[in-house]
Amino acid sequence: MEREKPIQDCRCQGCNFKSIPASILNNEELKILCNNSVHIEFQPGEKIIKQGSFTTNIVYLTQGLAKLHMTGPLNKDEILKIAKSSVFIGVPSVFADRIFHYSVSALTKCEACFIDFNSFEQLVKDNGTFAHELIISLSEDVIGHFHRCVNKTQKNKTGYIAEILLDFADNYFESNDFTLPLSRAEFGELIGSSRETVIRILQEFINDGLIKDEGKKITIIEKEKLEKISER
DNA sequence: GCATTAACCACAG
DNA sequence: CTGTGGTTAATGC
Repeated sequence: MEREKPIQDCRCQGCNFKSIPASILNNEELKILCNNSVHIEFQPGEKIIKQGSFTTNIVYLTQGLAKLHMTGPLNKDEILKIAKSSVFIGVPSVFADRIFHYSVSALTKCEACFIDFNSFEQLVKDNGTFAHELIISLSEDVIGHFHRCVNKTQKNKTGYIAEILLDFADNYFESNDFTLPLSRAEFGELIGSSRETVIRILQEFINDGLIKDEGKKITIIEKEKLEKISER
């Protein structure tokens, strides 16, 4: 027999990182979520999800940055996206065939909730508004992937690297001054290129005075010029 | 043809 | 892990 926690003890209810879909759940529904999930921490580099593994969990990233990466034909890793909390990760894999189609690794210290799929699915079936919000966030995600796909292949490497730097500044760190959470090799995997190309292009940007780079600390100096470059 | 872009390799710190 | 230089192949003008 499952022990019911009193509503005051519901961790999900007071969660400051509640997803937009979860924010519309009522207390009873949040209790279901709470009683069927666990919340755990990950160190940088730790794998949160392994490609190919079977799953009955919906994963929700409450803290940190993580990379979604897929191993392609012969051991070449490709970063599909950098996920920033708070987001669901791997939802399509669970709904489709319960096999994770890509890995997820922590780039910074991360925290994530693992939610039992059956309970989650029940909420989706029972609460149309919740389902609607979930569809919206999944749709935005798909559109983001399509845009990335086109930009990655059509822009030249210089343009795409500029775009990524601006993306970090505007959408991930909300500052022109940030610490890259990636090694040069990972940056290469993110743009579908080699680490050498990344090094050379970043060096060009530094020489042209567009950015400053101390180790992993990036400062964007000439944002307008970088924006111009990112269009090519 | 010649220039540009970027991958691959080797090697050094 | 990061940075450099040389070489090579593809593509564009």
